[in-house]
Amino acid sequence: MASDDQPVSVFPKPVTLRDVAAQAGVSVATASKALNDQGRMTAETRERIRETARSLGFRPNSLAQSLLRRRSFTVGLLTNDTYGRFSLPLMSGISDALVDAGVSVFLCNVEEDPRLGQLHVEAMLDKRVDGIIATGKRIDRHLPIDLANLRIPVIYAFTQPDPDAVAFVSDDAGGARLAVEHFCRLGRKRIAHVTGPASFAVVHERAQAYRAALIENGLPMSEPLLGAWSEAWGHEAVTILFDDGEEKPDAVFCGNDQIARGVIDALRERGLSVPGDVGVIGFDNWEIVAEATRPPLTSVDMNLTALGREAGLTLLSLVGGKSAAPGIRKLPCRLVVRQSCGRLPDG
Amino acid sequence: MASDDQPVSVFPKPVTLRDVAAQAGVSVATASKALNDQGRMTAETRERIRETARSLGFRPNSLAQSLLRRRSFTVGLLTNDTYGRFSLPLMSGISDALVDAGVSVFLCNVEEDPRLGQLHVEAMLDKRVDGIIATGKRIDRHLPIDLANLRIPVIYAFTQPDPDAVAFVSDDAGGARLAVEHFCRLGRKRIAHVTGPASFAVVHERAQAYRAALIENGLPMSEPLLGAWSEAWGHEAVTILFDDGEEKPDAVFCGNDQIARGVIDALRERGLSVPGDVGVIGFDNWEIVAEATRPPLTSVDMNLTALGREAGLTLLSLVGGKSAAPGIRKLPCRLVVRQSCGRLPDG
DNA sequence: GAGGTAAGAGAAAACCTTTTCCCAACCAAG
DNA sequence: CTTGGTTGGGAAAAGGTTTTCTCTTACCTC
Repeated sequence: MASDDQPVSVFPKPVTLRDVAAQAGVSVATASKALNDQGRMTAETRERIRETARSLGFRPNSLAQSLLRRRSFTVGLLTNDTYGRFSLPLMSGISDALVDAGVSVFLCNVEEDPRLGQLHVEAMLDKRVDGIIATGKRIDRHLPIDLANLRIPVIYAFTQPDPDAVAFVSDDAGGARLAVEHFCRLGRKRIAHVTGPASFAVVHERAQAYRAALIENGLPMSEPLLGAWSEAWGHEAVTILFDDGEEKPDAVFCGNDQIARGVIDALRERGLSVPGDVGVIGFDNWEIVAEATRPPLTSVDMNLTALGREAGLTLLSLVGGKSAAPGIRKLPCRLVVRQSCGRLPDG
Repeated sequence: MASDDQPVSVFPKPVTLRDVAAQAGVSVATASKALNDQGRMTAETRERIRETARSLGFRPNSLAQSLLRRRSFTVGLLTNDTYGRFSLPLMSGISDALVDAGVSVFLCNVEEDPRLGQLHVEAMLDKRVDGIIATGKRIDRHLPIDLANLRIPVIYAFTQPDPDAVAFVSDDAGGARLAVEHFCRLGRKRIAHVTGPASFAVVHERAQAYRAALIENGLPMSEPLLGAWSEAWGHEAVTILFDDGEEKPDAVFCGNDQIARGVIDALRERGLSVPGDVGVIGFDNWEIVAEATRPPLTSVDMNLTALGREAGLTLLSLVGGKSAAPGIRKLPCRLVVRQSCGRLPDG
């Protein structure tokens, strides 16, 4: 081998504005102005420069532009949701809102590790991201990093913010109400609620709304059953609900789709028909689960993609120098109707 | 309101090297050298500058560094796996491999949309990413973009590359063999295989390895059952396997965890015990499914995080100017043993 | 004390683009 | 012929950092 301490790159140097200018026989200043529709020059000069740029495949170096404009057209998405069940739909909405503005998204999973979080945040700050969106896998937990006083705009999505931050979360109470009211419209009378552990804020929020909706609709009260976010708990809850002597429910509103799946399976094993004897509604609308239950599961969708889009747009306007009122904005959920509730009495 | 056409930013200007130099009473050149352990100066000068930088909270502007070094310390991850089932573990490995080198990752979901793909790729190219990793939701499909001749290194992970690209994929044949051999060790004799549709390359690859492993171990041949990647198909396949007159299987190797779940549920409904009467192994080790089956599912894990780490490290060395032999590298799977197979005869 | 060397530090170029300011040339009017 | 205005285009600074080169001192040796 010849001198291999000087690695020969197979990748050609990108063409710069200087190359374009030289080729077109003008100065870089003129070339820049031609391409950006700035300054004054004859139409033919402008077109000649443009044509040269096109033929050379010139693309402006974003780094140089960013340095000058003090904007990197880059934002960071911080999460600790390893499986992406919540953060990916969010990411999809964010990306959707930003891609047309030419903004790319750094995704950083910080797990629960403050050191990792620090590392990622510093890397992003050094790269001069225009802003940061923080998310997580549950609303009532902070990421293991402090994002206040960061010199750049920060938006929280689907996670609890510092008191006077800008945040977007789903309206879980509204979602619960949606479920109960759907059952009401279908004529269900005894609606049970099986949900997750008491340590989750959303459990209480939804349970509260569930109770309120029962009262409003003049339905008999029934205490929510708190347990785990698992199929197993759904199973167990059915035993509790249907084994004791009281009147049996004809509808179960579940805190997530996995619980709902457990409930549906347990009901079938007891010979109860869904939706014939009992209607079931889940929460999260996690399609992979909701579509695999038999029958397919009606579920409350938190509209995370829309939430992400809102967060992205708001961050964009914040970056643009506008201000946004601090506080929590709750975005409505929607009910995705499948076959686990039956249909309206009159078509 | 005062003049609000001049938005007053609440975000202070970052401190620059120039600020540090001024404060320390030296030139920017000296300041730079002090902080980078370059050049010659008295230890006390160096320390004084460092101390100044620390106290001012100086962090070098990555954009300026990147411009100069022609490296952005940034890579792109391109995917069309909306739910992130495969791309997120991959991402996690990639990020893990790169974060210590100070490299951040742009995540771009291009769906199946060539226009979107083009948009994202151009945005990343303009931002001078050091390299790109392409992935997807199935190995035998391209992303809807051409990444050849891109002026930067490209690595494929868990997706089919252009012929002479660098790629990492899981060793699906090895994974299938792992499953069959585990059944063998447990003394299972009649091993069935229920898998996905014929349109997937991995279906054939695994089926092939399954047949070969049966022969090697002197077990009776049995044709793989091809269907869908769904629980419903798992259910249906059990009917096919156990309803006809032939000898019944005592083990089922499934093409993914959802099929396995369908199989397990169907077996239970028939009164067959898992693992007592029939052992079941899944594929993907998708924990959310594998741990919810009753009993919990033994499953083949494709080690996607490790795969991502390899891909990340290789990209890093490619970016560093080293070359990598083109071709496909297959990384081994591993078997995650839970309770759906029973235990070895002698402890 | 002369000549040489090494140390310490700064000036300037480079990376690439944008933008402000300026200059030269041309034209028309007085 | 002068004045004033317009038009086409370039020079230069800015953005923040790194690196090479150069310069000035101080020290050492003979």
